[in-house]
Amino acid sequence: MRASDKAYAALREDIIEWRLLPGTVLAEVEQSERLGISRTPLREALSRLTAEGLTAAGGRGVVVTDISLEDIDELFELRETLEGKAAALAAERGDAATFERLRNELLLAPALITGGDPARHDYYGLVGRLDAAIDASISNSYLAQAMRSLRVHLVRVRRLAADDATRLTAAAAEHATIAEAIAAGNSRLAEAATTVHLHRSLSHIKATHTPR
Amino acid sequence: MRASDKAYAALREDIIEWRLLPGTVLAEVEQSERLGISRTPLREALSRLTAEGLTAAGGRGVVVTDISLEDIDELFELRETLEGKAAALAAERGDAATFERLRNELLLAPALITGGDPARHDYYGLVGRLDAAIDASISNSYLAQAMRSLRVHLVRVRRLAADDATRLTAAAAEHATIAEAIAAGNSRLAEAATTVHLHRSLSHIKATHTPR
DNA sequence: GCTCGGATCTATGTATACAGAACCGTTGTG
DNA sequence: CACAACGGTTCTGTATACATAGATCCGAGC
Repeated sequence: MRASDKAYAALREDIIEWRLLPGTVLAEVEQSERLGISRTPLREALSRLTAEGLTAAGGRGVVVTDISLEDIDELFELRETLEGKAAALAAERGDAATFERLRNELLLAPALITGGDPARHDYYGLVGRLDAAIDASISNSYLAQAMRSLRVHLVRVRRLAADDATRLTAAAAEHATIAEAIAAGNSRLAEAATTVHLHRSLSHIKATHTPR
Repeated sequence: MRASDKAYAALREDIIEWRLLPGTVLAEVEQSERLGISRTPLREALSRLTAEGLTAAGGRGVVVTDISLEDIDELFELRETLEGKAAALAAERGDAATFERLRNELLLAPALITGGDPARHDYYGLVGRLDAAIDASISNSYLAQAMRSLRVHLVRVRRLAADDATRLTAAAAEHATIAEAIAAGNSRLAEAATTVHLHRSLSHIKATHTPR
């Protein structure tokens, strides 16, 4: 693996996990020494992070960007637009059998959620597979790219909220509804189910949001 | 201006204007000598271009990405989603007087379009101001960012089509309709007018598309 | 004549040195 | 006592040298 990739992955992880808090100045020499590489690959990593919006180039050095409550609203507004469209397209173009299978798995998900941490990891993987199946079905690389760049920020937001078993169980049911609508080829229902799911997620995040 | 900014602007311009054709390999030493800078700032410029999707990092060096007919369809699919939402939000949140003024200017636009090249430049500026007014009204930086990254590719596509006076006159009327709907605060109409406009644009581009 | 292997060469990835600019602390003056 | 200007320090921006990996080409062997 290239040193710049390593630095990018490490910094991105640190930012997403809130180990590097917003406002932190990422000085080049300091970070390059911390990561054990030279400044050149580090600069490339910082460029990529800045392009993604995780950092911003201020006058002196790059700083970790903040996510305010208004940002979360904006983020979900865009997310609703993109994922709603994606779900509708998946309903039109996706493979029904694939989503039918995902739906059946999602209906069994509550067992995973209450089953402790390793099983819960399986649940996150299952949701990820639903996302991936939608991505693959839409066959629109630009839309897929836009959603990818959104998800980076969403992971960051998610870490602010508590994902308790109650909410996860409800979310699994919502996901199952989305999968069912896609499998049935009902694009309007798929979009509506996505809208509902995202509103519930947003409400939950705002309710359990822990100010830093 | 920094050397990397200069290189970025120059390469971006070359790609958008189709002076650097898809598939062209941008070798680092070659381009750095052509632009009169060293490899370090050039690499940063190439990173930015790759992040935007104008170039792609292949096994050896970065290559200028292609835009196929399918890409144009995908591009407009996403564009319809984003700009439709943006127009709707602008109708809800925008300042009516601003869009009323833009509408009145757009109604006078046919005179600019038939008035030769310098006047036509004014027309493009007017459309740009409508875009900027919508961007400012939505007050959603993530959505605005997504639209910005889309516009880069759209400029590239637009150069493939012939923008004759007939089409531009029709487009001006469509833009005026959008501005009117936003000024009236009618979000559904604004979204519908945007959808119509984009479909017309896409049809025109595909009809007059000149295969390279 | 074709294929496989090695050597060479070229382009990218990384490190480092140097220059220029910005920021902070200090000092001098109003 | 406050504010501004100046100098030092530190950081970024750029250039260049070096290492490394991949590709290409030539030659030998089958």
